[in-house]
Amino acid sequence: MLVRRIEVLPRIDRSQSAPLFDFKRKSIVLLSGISCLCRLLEEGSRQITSLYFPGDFCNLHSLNRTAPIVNLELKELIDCTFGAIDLDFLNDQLEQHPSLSFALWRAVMVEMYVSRTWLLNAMQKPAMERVAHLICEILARQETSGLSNRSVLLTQLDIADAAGLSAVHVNRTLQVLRGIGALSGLGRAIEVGDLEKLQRIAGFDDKYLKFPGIGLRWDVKLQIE
Amino acid sequence: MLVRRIEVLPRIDRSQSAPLFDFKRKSIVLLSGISCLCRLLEEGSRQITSLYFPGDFCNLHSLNRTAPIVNLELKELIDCTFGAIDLDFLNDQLEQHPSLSFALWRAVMVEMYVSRTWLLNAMQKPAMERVAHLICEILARQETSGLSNRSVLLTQLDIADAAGLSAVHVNRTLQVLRGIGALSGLGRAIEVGDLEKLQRIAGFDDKYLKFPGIGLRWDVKLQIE
DNA sequence: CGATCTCTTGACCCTAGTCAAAATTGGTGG
DNA sequence: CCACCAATTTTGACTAGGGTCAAGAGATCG
Repeated sequence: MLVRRIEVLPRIDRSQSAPLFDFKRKSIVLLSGISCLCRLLEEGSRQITSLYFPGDFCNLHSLNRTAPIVNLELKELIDCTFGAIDLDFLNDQLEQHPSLSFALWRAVMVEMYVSRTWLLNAMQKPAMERVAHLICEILARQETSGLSNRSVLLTQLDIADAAGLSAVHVNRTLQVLRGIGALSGLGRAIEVGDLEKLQRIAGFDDKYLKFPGIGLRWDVKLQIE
Repeated sequence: MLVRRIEVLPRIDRSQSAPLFDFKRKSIVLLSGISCLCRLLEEGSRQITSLYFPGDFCNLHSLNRTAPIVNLELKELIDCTFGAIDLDFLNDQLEQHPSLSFALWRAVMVEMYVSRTWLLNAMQKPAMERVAHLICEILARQETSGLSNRSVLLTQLDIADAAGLSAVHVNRTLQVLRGIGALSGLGRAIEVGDLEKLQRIAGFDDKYLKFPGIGLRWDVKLQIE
């Protein structure tokens, strides 16, 4: 599926903390970089609720007027370029191309699925498994987006905010994972040591994010011409 | 919106722990009772990821073949009657009635929204707020479904499984909430003492689950003729 | 070559889990 | 109406995972 008529949005000044976009009339697609949806908490801390990699829709939660008003902000984690698709145009395309509608539904289902997995991990899994699982997910999604599949590009603080843990505890957890060889790399480099071991610790389902369907790759991605 | 052609499913034997339904060809609607989507964990414990009240769709996460395969089970919490809508019929209706499609999208958006709220609560809020918030949500949803808006119909164990807490800790938390008057009732009765106080403790947004839209009531509900 | 992020370490505390036992409640059948 | 059984709720004692605070050590960049 090819989507034309993407208007590339100008680079945003990262320093300003204002919401990046008004979602009402545009569907936002991440073209490069890594972004997230997060809630800002008191004292400058934040909770990340979704991660977005190149090709992902960033505002599926507010794609039409049926959506509840969500108090979340789209933020950049590493330098992003966004594209905007006019909603009227998108609706036209959806009517003309059933496969696009199919893909959009699938994207929504995948986002629900990932969100539910995070919920289960948050409620039931100890920090070690949670961090390992999140790293497995990040690596898998980086790979399907054409980014590194060996090295996590986010900081420990980003991981902490996404996993709902303190940065200090994520750090200690990473040290253990490095100690047993599941991860390698020193300092800010978070690299895979032994992927199978990491996945085993995480209870990471190989099929997680690899759904049967149109193809082997993650079909919810937009293929941008 | 009225939906006809609902096939009421026979009562299921609660004792058997097998999955209630095969979702492939039917959309399942809860007609009466309270059900949930949960993952069964080792040793018979479970984590509830969604609650369903009369009028709710119970398998939005697997409504079409675009959906990933989810390892979750639909369970009864209090005696349920389910209705099944044939998917082919539903698709027909969706094409003929745009407002139905609208409502279905909305239902999906609301489920995502609620799920995200649970995620935020699980990751960031202490037990007291989490329990209070869950009770507020249950009461609001019971009310829109025509059930009691003063008394929680679920057990403390159900609440624990939904909040991701141990039953013991939920019990102690409820005692505190009773002690300060936010809740009342003894033994298994969980009744509202002071709703405003409860909502304040929970950080419960009044507009949570009350979206602007077609009407004041929760529009994602099926109105069954 | 500072200034600023990010990572690392240590000490201490507190929330919530676990285990185990007892008290209540509700329902059932005789 | 009562006795019994199962499911729920309640209590107490103990434990541990993970948070917080604060200081120091590396990185990175202009």
